[in-house]
Amino acid sequence: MKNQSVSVRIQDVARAAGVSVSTVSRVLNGRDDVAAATGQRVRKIIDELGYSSSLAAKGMRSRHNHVIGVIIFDLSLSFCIEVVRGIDQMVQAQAYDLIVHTSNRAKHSGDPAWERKVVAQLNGSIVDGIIFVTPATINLPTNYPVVTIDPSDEGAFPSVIATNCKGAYTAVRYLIELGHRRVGLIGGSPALLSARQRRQGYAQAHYEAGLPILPELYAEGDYSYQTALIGARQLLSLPERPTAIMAANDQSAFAVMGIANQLGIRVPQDLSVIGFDNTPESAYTTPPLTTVDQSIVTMGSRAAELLIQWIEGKPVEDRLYELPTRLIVRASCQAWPGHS
Amino acid sequence: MKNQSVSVRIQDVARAAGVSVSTVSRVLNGRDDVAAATGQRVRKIIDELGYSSSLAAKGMRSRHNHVIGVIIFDLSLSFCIEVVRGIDQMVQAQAYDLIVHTSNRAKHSGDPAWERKVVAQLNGSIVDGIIFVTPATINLPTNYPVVTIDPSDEGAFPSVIATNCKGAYTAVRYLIELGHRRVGLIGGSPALLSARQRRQGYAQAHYEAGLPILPELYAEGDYSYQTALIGARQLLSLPERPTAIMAANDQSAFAVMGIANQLGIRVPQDLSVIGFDNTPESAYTTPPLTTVDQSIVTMGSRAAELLIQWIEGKPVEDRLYELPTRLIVRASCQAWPGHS
DNA sequence: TGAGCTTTCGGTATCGTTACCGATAACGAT
DNA sequence: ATCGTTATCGGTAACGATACCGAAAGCTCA
Repeated sequence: MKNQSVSVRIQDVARAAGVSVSTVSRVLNGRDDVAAATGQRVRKIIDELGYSSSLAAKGMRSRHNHVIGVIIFDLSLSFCIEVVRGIDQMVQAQAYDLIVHTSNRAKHSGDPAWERKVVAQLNGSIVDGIIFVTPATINLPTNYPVVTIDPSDEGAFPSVIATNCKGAYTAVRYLIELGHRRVGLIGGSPALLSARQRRQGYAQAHYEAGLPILPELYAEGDYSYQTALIGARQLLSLPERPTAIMAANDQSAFAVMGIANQLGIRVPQDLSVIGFDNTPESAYTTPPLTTVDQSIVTMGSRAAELLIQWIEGKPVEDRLYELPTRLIVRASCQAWPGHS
Repeated sequence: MKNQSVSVRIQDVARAAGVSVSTVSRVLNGRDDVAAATGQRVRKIIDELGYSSSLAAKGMRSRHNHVIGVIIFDLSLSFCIEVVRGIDQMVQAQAYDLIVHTSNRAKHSGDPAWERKVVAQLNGSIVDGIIFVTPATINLPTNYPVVTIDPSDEGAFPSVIATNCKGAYTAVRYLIELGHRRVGLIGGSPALLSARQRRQGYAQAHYEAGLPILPELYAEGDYSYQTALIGARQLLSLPERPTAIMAANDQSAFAVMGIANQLGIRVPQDLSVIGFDNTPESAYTTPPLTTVDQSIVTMGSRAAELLIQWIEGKPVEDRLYELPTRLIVRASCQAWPGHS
């Protein structure tokens, strides 16, 4: 009664099968130096006992668990969720397992080395590589397999990002071509490269069309619905309100449509709204949202693909891997008949 | 150059601080038998090196990591995401860390012992307890801290679930009181207790009102948008179509509204739609969705709370922990003027 | 028949950490 | 001055798995 561990250990399997732990280990890892009959017997016991080797012990010794880790800071952003979904797809396809780690925000707040600590916690022992989905400057030794998504800066790691500038540019040009001259922008947090790029695209379209950029038409957000509500109310309460609003992401666009609805402003007749992301919901709002597709899921898959490549020894360049964006025209924008 | 481990080990900290690994371990775990000066010195080194102890090694020895695990099968269901969000909240509040594990579906398919295997992988060594968010019969030794959410059956574990039957009953009675006599149902997978309970509530409301239950008004779904599209099209293409549809979850209700829109059926004038979940999006569809609130986030928090209780030695009963539901009346339902 | 090779397996060291035991020094009390 | 007590630390053995080495048995071939 000394050993009342709830889980079965390799030792128990070995005893039950009448072989050594080494042999069980060999069976587990599919080595070919096991007699067929022995292998079968061991496998049968494994199934009967519902045994599976402990990730921790296995990883500590072998440093290869076929598991990749995802560090995520904010589970409430649907962007993050979609990314994880994409990662999951690739991971499943490549027969890896996935571990998503939400680190204690309070515990790490203000710690400049938190990324290194998180990596140390999971490194080698549990996961073979890590994808960061978090708006933070990553500060790490560069020789450990790490890929970032939608980073805060162009850094020393492979990063997956969309062609944000171009996407926003296309969207705003589309609005301008529809005749809009007062185009509002609800931006994302400037801490994120993607938000800065999208604002740049907005500016570039204005610049090319010879239109001024009006500071009162900009509201800073953070890609969240809540914050965008505030920005939307602000822009739509302006004495001379914008005829179109480009939201930095779909979530923000939904907020704009919600506020417009509240204020009795009709979309698209009185206000054109354009989003960014092409989240699944965007097709089913009323009216369906015109938006810039950046296939977030693909970003996740791509990141996972790069990481697995790296893990398996193939070289991966430290640079921005850009994924294309494209304008999805639905029904939330309309030509502006005014002084065009 | 023999030891080119990327991460710092406790040994490195010990050497740098001029103490033994035991002492560093004591500092790490906040023991009081360390001199103040030594503690400070060690802590400084730890910060400088960005050291954090490996979850795997630590857990293997001490069997208490302050980490809880969540096993999730399908990341594409927003229900699951919301649950995880709730778990995360509680976990953060109690200063635990969270690990979400998506196990390889292909690898486990058809394995009757997969839950035991997953637990074995994570058990003790990495996490202190596990929350299952997966529609599966859980088959486990009962002495390991496990809580399930929205289980397939009332089993031998603490499980968190909503008052589904009552919620669905209330919703359908509301429709009947509005004058509807042909109420369609897009159900969830019968493998889930919640889906069976909701269908039961639907039946009960009909029974109490003396209305027959028409088999052609039932379409089986699985809580997913995609599948619900099929069911919705089926119900709305009926020669004598329902005047109201109760969807087993919001996601399915969105599908109904989408199809109705496609077919030129106006909601709520021509068709009342009611959902279940009260997901954030449901308030912002057009029209805003009338639905049954089951505060999924709270379900997650409650599950985490129970699990942590269990882990910390307080007793937790093996039973269904029911969370209340309530009808949220918005604008997707209307009185049916017909032969009432 | 024996040398040499292959197949199959067991024993031992080890991964990074904590638990446990015991050693040392400092200090107060008698 | 001696002893007991306390504060502080180091050494060693695990945790559960895999890597590596080498042993035993079976086979081939001269």
